[in-house]
Amino acid sequence: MSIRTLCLAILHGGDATGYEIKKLSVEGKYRYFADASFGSIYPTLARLEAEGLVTLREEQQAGKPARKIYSITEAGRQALVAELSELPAPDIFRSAFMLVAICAELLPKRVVTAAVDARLGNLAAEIGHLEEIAGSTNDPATRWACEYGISCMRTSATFLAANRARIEEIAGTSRDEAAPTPAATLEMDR
Amino acid sequence: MSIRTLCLAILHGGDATGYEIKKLSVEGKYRYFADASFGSIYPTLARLEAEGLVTLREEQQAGKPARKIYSITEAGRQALVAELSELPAPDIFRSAFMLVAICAELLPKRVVTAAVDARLGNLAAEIGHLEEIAGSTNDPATRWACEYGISCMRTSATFLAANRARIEEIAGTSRDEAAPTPAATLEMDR
DNA sequence: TAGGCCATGTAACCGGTTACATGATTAG
DNA sequence: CTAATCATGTAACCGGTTACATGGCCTA
Repeated sequence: MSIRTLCLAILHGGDATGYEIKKLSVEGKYRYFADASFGSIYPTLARLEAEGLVTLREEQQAGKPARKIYSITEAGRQALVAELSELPAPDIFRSAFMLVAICAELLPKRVVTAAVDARLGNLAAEIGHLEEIAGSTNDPATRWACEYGISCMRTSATFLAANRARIEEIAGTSRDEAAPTPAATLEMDR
Repeated sequence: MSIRTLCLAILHGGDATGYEIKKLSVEGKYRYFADASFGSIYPTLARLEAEGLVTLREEQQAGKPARKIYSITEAGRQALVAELSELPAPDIFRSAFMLVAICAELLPKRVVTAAVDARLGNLAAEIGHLEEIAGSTNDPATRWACEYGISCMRTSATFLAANRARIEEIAGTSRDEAAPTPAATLEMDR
């Protein structure tokens, strides 16, 4: 999912400045598509404007740079529809946690425990976040997407809570801790 | 998750050539971490070897380039543990499908239907794949990870099957296909 | 008074992909 | 006869991040 499509989709949801687009893509309901930085958003917006897919109006502000408020044009909406109409690329799930799990046998138990706790915390935060969005929107499509996400994450958290002992046990069984390998030996190279 | 860590993790699971590492990271149980191409794997392996984190032995073959079989060293294992011991970065979920769902109101029904079908197909394939891995491994950590994934994907597929009508309906209600798109309703809740 | 929020933008860098180059063997 | 599989590697490219530059206002 390119920053380009992301910007068009957000702008379809309503006018916004580059600054606001970044917030929405990092914190808001659009964060499941690509997280954008200023360094990618501002140039993209400029290009989109040059192509006539968005327009902007400026709002002067004392002291700060003028707010550039972007709106999607009809051509922009068409471009968005065209991009969304292609069969969506398969979803991507990248999990550092899963790698820890698969390599559990190699790790001390406390590392696995910390990873499980962190993941459980992330899931809880994410669920709370989605519930908040779902509760404050009128858009049925957004609510549908939130419910979908909540359903998946609840299952994930439930599985983790119910099965964490098993993976922690696998970590526990490795020759670890007790061995005289105190962190020092780890950082010798480089 | 860098290619570097991925290579180390795969090599911890057993010796492999660059070619095999690629297959494992695209098709095998390691595909949830990063998908690597030859252009990234071969240079990474060379660097790892220069740093002493892996060793290689060559196997001559008639006609083909010699197989370079890499093995992780004790230093490599330590580097891997060090990297895994840092609190894992939060999981990443990027869904083109979800963007289609959120923008459903903009799209003709058949596009949403096709997207749902494709996703359901992907989920079924993925579940089948994980079941196969789970059934053919002796490693309890791998089995645990597979069960986790299967549990999550089953929920996902179940939700989709049960709720697809709702999102397809939202698409259906839009002025679709040939209609000369009137100015969109200026509804912007976020 | 330090730090975070608002608000824009540029430039250097980098990790990774794509396309290329080579070529024998096997399956359809 | 074609396409895929095996098997290595390089070079150009590119999308995106990080760090930088600027600066006023508000809160702890």
